[in-house]
Amino acid sequence: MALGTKRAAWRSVLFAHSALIRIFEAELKHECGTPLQTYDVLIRIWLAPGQSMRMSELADSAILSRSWITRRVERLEADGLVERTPAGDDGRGVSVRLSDQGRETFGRLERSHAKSIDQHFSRFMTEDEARVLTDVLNRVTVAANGGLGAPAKSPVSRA
Amino acid sequence: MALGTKRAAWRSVLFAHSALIRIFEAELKHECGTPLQTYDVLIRIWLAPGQSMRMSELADSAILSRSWITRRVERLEADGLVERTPAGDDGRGVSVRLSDQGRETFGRLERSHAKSIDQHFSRFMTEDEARVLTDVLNRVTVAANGGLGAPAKSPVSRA
DNA sequence: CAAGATTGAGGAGTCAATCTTC
DNA sequence: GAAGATTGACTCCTCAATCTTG
Repeated sequence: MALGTKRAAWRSVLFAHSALIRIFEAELKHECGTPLQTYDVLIRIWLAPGQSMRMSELADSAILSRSWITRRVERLEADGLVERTPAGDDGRGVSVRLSDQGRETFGRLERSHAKSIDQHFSRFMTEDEARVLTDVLNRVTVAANGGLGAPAKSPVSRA
Repeated sequence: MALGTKRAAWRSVLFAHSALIRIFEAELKHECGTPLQTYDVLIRIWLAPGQSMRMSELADSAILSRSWITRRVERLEADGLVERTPAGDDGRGVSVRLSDQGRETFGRLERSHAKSIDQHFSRFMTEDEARVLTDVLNRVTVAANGGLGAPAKSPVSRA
């Protein structure tokens, strides 16, 4: 079966994503004893202005359900990596920020994960190729989400 | 924080994958009432020589656990999409192949999903760009797995 | 009553142990 | 005793309902 150049490109995204996530997960767990998900949440908070985010922002940026983020943050708080401050200007909102330990942990995770990315991803492309990947995939993502970090409430236009 | 060109490329893979999977999942469910996972398993069997696979081959190609594939195939069999023939040349093995209904269902899923890919992915790149994506990502995947469809038993070299 | 967040029930996936056949 | 496959116990995630505040 011939799938066509572009269809093949999508399959290569699928395969590369799957293979790399497995490796990154295993390496992070091996070196730091931490699942990739933890890193994923921490880096989102770390990148946020003031290193603080509302639960809903966090959920939206992770493109995952609200309830998921509640449970995950609960766990991170129990591990002492983040703090939930029940306040903000809005009495309903809950802000999450990194604790001192969380910042320190994030540093270790970041170093380990950056090394993994270099070793299993970056090595295999030129700067130009990397730019093509970024350009094309960002185009796709923007069209899909109506913006990079901000997925539409309803991901499917006609659903 | 500046992450570097290649690191940015990896993040764009992450975002595009996440956004597209969501959309493809929603569209397939909307048009055919079927989750993407079902399509994923069916296409693997459909692409296999003789449109038949061993459970373990299926698990390896999906890069997922053996127990997962057992449960999933159970469900597909209950839905009448595949048949499990307890035989083969090896008495321990179990072969899975598409039923007539499975082939018919796969046809519908394939048409719907191909349309989704065109609409949300292929449109946004030139043939040349698609080739760059495929080349780079296949390089990465081959290095990660030691081959395209055949992940190593132990995904992390030093684990 | 709309938005932010949480909770409970249920489905889906993983790990380790088991059973069967080579 | 090793490989193929399955099962059981457990964790993780999602959906829908709920609680709370604007």
